[in-house]
Amino acid sequence: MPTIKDVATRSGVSIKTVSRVMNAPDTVTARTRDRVMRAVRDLDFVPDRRASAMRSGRSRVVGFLSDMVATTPYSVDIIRGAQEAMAERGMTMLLANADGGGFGEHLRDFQGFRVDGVIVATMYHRLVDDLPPLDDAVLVNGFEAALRYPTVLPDDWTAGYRAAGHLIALGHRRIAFVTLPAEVAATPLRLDGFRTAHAEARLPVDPDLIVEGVMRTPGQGHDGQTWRAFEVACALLQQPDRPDAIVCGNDIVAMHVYNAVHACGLSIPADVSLVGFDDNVVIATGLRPALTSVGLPYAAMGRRAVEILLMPAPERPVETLWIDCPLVERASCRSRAAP
Amino acid sequence: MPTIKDVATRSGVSIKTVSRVMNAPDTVTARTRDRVMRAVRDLDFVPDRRASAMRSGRSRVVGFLSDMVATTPYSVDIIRGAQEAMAERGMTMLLANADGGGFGEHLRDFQGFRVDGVIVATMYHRLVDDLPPLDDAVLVNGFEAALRYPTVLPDDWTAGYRAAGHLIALGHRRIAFVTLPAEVAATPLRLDGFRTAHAEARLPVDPDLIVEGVMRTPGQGHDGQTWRAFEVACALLQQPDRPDAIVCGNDIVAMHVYNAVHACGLSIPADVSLVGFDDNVVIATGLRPALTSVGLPYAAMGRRAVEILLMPAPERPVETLWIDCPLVERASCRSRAAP
DNA sequence: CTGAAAGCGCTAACAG
DNA sequence: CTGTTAGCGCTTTCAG
Repeated sequence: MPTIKDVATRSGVSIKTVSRVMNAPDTVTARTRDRVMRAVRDLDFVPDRRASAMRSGRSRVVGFLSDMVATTPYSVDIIRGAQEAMAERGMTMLLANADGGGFGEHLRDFQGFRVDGVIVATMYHRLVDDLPPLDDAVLVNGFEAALRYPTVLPDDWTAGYRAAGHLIALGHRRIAFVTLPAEVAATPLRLDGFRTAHAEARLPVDPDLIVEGVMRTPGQGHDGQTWRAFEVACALLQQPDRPDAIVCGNDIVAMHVYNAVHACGLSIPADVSLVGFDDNVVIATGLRPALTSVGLPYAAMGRRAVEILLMPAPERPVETLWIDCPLVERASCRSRAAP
Repeated sequence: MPTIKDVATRSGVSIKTVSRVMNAPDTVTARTRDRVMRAVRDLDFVPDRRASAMRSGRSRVVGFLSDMVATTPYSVDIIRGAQEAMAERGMTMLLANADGGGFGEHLRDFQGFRVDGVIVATMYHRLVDDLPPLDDAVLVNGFEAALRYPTVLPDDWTAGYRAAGHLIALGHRRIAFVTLPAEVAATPLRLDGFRTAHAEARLPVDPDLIVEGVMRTPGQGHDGQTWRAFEVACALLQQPDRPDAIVCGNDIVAMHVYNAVHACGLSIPADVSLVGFDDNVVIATGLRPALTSVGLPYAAMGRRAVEILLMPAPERPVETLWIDCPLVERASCRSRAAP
């Protein structure tokens, strides 16, 4: 692998001039620049970023640490979004995966590279409680109780408000909610938005219509989930005063609820309207009729995190940033005549 | 950030001794080692891997380049598998995403870090034709016509053979195949396995039963796909001599085929048995009845790629490695009495 | 606009 | 078992 020295020799200039051509081409005569660039191409010279980072004190690398979980694979879009934003800025991403907890080890690894900053992402909206103190970090989709770092979170309150509001506007009056586990931060937030939408419309919320569709089974890690959305939805649908709409904790829950609706001999949206969360395109459009869903803008969240991390410290926000979750209308809701 | 010098001063030894403690603890007296380690902890010293890499000539970093595509997010398991294998070996992953083609640019970036090797992964089994010459690379899920590098691929031939064989063993005689686009490398491979299974059982393959369920719409990038599995399956199911089983190009296709079966007033597996590919747990178990599917061992493929890349050159295989795709039985197939 | 010298933090090679 | 010296490839500082 050729070094800056080889390029200097070949183009008959000093190494500093080569360095200048690579980093600040404008400060060099066009003639010299061309000569140097030719040598660069001839030798296929790629500057050693370790050396330049070491000397200049700027790595142009950020560490991305996530708890990639097998069962929620769509949130990798956070990585994609972050990746894109970084590529645009000429930054490179170091990736580590802390599946079974234990952020610390990977964070030290990042430190070894003297990264310019760290992004810690969780694959679902949750509390993070095992983060060591960090120099420069942004959290995405996970948050600390202490809020030590800028944090990018989906606006699940508005998401829940929007899902219920949409259904209420369509004339629905008995709206059920098959939720994610209560431990998922999104759950109480969305529920609160859901309730507020009802309150504003002066509609009661029947507590019997709020049921958990997924249970966390402790001791089995993040993957330990028991899906009972099908059973729970069947029960909901078989009661005399059944709901005319169901909000589903995510698109997968919605998939189970579709099955339940069909198993009960009902149809969507004629008998029940359905709304999901995530706007997982594959599932939402794979379902029939296609599912109306409140999107989780993972890619946008990843981008935002990078933007914040790379801001000059003074103008960087310290608080939590709530990213809007847009409602994507498809065919699973229909308007009901007002009573 | 403290340097090796700070640690040396604090523990009253030379920097070389500190270096030894960090890299080859056994070559140092326990007493000295303890003293040094205490200083390391006190100062929270983390060795600069850029400096050590530069001097030692070994980066302990591998670049992972993928064409992460939004619509096929499950193959991120390749990244997880690779990530795990690397963590076990104390290696760090540099991640780049070449969404719209253009591997070159990212590969140069990797070179800048003097990575020990590069893994190029594609999100579906396909030909890769725009790879610049690389020093040390392993391909996963994508392959070159020239086969310049070791390549890890899913054994789609056996996968197709297995899907058909399973159905044939259950007594099915008219088996349809709703395939992925013909451009996806898996398609012809699986089809060939499918045909061989039929030939071995001395069963004819009705060409009318082989239909494409997804079309590539050129000019729209990797995402430009038109799903017509529903329509195509309906047509299949409505013909007089309808198939008694359907092999689906992947679990998403299967999702659409489920819809078609129901739309035609038929039921699974009473009227038709179904098999998918991918063994995407969320979809396969979200479907009702749960889908029998031939797994794509993405995580294992990622692991293998790392293992091969990190092998000492002499013993490293150069050819293509076909990873086995196990059939995961669920409830979507039933045995049919032999005629 | 260009060059020479110094040094970033670490390890290889060689002494002691 | 431990220390000294040199130098990895680059950028900074300071001269010219």
